[in-house]
Amino acid sequence: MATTATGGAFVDAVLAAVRAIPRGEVRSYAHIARLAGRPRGARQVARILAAAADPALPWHRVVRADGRIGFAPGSAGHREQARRLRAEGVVVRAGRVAPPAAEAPALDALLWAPR
DNA sequence: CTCATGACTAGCT
DNA sequence: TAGCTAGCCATGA
Repeated sequence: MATTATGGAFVDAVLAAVRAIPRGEVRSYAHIARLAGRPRGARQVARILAAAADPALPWHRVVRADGRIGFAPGSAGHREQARRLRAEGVVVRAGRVAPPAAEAPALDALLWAPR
């Protein structure tokens, strides 16, 4: 137990946060890390998912901050994750999930009018 | 203890 | 828009 002392709770929080991701949605490693109480622990989140032995864990719903899949393109993990996401209705193209309203109608642009 | 690696991110060119 | 660099954090040699 004391191998990671301060990290035990973190691991538990990460797993809980990942399980809390709704089906058909995705979250970034940094986002999960923040929910777990470690804004700079994105890489540790990835490590935890890799070590997680829970088959029911929706690890495939965790992607990088820019929407791309963490696994290297062409690798088994990459294809597996893309396959699972598509099975949930998530649009995956060129190894990345559909961006949140990348192309919005002029109406939305007028309503938002940021910058 | 120091060095290298990685399912990461944000910033700069 | 795309590519590179530096920073961050835990694990293993």
